[in-house]
Amino acid sequence: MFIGELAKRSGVSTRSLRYYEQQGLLRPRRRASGYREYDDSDVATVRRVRVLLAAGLNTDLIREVLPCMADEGTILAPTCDEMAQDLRDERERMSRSIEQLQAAHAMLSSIIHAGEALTAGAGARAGAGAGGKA
Amino acid sequence: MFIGELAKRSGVSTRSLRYYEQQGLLRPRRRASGYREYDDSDVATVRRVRVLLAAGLNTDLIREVLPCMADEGTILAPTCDEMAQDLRDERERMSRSIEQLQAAHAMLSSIIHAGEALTAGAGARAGAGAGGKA
DNA sequence: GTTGACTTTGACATTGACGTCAAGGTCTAG
DNA sequence: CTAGACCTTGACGTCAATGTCAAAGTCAAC
Repeated sequence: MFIGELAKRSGVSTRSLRYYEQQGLLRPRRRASGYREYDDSDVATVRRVRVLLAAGLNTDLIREVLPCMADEGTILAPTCDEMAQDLRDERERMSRSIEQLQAAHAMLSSIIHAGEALTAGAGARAGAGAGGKA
Repeated sequence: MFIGELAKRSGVSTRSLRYYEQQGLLRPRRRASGYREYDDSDVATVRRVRVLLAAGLNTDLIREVLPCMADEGTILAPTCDEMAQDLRDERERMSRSIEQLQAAHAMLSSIIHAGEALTAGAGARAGAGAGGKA
């Protein structure tokens, strides 16, 4: 498939797909015309890239770990020890990020809940659902 | 205290503290000389800002929610309905972020574990701890 | 009052993952 | 073979929080 179809299938802009290639995350074949040609497995690859990017990994590290996730469920070992350490570091960073997010989530929940309590008292239109007077 | 001390106490650069003020997150008094003067509660405020920034909120929204977190544990209701909706949206976004992070965390764990299994078999020097042959 | 650390404003630089525009070549249905 | 949708590279713009540098004023200790 061409880049436009991959964009639709993966939900990622063509600009991003070209950027991923530039960063070495994708290696599409090329037609004589220069057109990029992708195959079905690239859809999954792009999805993995998105997950890792969303998790805060940079493209350098993603480029290294992608080969370890060849197929669905197939996991390979890191290709070198240095990378293994990077992965552990990154995983640790993620754990902290999750904690931070949960802390922030709790903050917002407190405020939102305070607001809902007010709204429930005044307008009685808020779908408070679960959660009494925490 | 002056900006340098707040920077030390909060672990945030003076550059950032000035930026936070510019964004309306801090409102230090000013001496006749122009020097910013902060008080102890600002240390906690800066910490809250860091948590929310780390969670992906932008300074615009943080500026709005900060007044809802006056003291330690004191939570006030949102100051307007529109903001309440923004908070819910943001909280939802956070939930998704947490899920993404957990997914990525699982990915890395799989790879790391595959590597540790190899290392344990070859060199038997990895402190594998818990986890046999999942 | 002098020194040296600290502060002020202002402005430009950086980072990373993109958006966007331009000028041109390619594909394919009809 | 032509229209029009799609693709190419290249370059510059963006956003958000910070780094960094410069020139100048301030504080506090001695």
